[in-house]
Amino acid sequence: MTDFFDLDTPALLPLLPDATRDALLAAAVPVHYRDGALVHARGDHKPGLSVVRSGTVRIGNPGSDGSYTTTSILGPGHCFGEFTLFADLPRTHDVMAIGDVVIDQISAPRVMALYDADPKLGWALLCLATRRLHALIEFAEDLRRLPLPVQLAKHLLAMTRQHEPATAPASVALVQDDLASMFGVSRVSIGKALRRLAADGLVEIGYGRLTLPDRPRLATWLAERAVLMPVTAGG
Amino acid sequence: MTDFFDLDTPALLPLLPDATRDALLAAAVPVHYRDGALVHARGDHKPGLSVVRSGTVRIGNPGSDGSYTTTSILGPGHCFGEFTLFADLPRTHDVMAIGDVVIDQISAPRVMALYDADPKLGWALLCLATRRLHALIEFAEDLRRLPLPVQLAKHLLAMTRQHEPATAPASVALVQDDLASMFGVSRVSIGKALRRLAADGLVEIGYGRLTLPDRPRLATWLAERAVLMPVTAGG
DNA sequence: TCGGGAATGCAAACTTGTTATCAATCTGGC
DNA sequence: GCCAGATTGATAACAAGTTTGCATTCCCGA
Repeated sequence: MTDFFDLDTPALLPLLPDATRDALLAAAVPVHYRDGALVHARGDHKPGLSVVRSGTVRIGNPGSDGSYTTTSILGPGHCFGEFTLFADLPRTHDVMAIGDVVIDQISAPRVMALYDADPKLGWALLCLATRRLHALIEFAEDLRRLPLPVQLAKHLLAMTRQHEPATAPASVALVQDDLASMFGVSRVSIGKALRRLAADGLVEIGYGRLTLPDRPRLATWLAERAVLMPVTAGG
Repeated sequence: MTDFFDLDTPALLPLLPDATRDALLAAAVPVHYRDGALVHARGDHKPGLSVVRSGTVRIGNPGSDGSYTTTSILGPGHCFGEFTLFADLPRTHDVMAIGDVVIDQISAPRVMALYDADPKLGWALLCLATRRLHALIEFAEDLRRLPLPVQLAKHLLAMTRQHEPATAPASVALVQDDLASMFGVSRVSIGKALRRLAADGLVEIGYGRLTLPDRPRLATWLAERAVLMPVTAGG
């Protein structure tokens, strides 16, 4: 599993032409981190772009009340750190290694030089930021409008979108606690929501694993419950 | 009042050097819209960038259940339409004129030409998208973690940030129904939250108007209730 | 100045999610 | 095979928000 909560957003590297990607990686310093190591901490001031070379990282923040909110989980090819470059902000989130990971670290001056030299980099970053923004707006709207089981179903479906063939059952390795921290709700609620979906045969609950036995049916079920008016083609 | 729910995000025009801004506006076609007119509709396919010249627009979406969610309200200098340019998406939101407005419409090919000709445009758009992304992430986290009165207080404070002097009372023309649609809650809840804040003397509830009599005190009150660990300087 | 529409206040019954605690079940390693 | 720890299920008391319906208050224009 590469990443399961990236809101279906594309990675940076595939968006880059070969030459641009090579230049970017040539400017990078690969750094190893062990499981649980902190790649960046909220509040850090060192700006730069980071690209996941191998492994997975968790982006999130602990609350002062002991809770923890996972914002995103990123796999190979995904990048983070744009805020420190373009929004002139300190690190806004903790970034923690899940298992052993290698991160390509590119310092701010080097990113700037590449940006000036090759407009394709800026273009890709713009595409990425825009798609993330869009995904996040949708997520925020879902958060406000959809009941938990529907949100949950939507994301489970998104997580398995790349599983082929699309009509085959798909399963993800996921612990209910993790789901809870992603949605910012308690495990109890996640459990209830899952059991409601399971009662309709839409998911099968395993031990540390969820299975979607019939994704087309789940998609139909979801479409019936979407709150947004369907987008009418035309223009 | 220019805009009151832009999540404290800067406008596009002030981010541009004079030359870039002039080139952008030279490529634009100004279009008038009357109060309530639809500037874009969700699902429209015509790509392009729009810049508010005068007046205010509401970005949002109606739900199939009759509800309406306001995503943002933008004033002069702010832009929208990046999704159609960089994420290759149809319009994701309705854009409606609040009062009479003038919008500078710039077609996709013209934006592309400007992007290639002047890296400053891409830079500004990247800054903008990044800041919006950051603001939205924070908003989404608040949505999940903060009780409604705290969220409300935070946004009222943000809405009045540009009112000078910062220690003076500030008031915004706002109807509770609008607040409800912004936060995706019912008017009843907004009313309750407001009355709770009013009980502490943090806001004064008027008819179609809210007043913050002591913003420094409100800021202190908020800081005590922030969930995120304070950002520790350093790095 | 007074009437009507807009905006706000209030109450009751309901739904959903929370915390806390404990029981049941699964899995991997010895 | 079996046990310890991890994971899930279940329950109860509680908190927050929703919907519905109606009362009240405020402003503005005739």
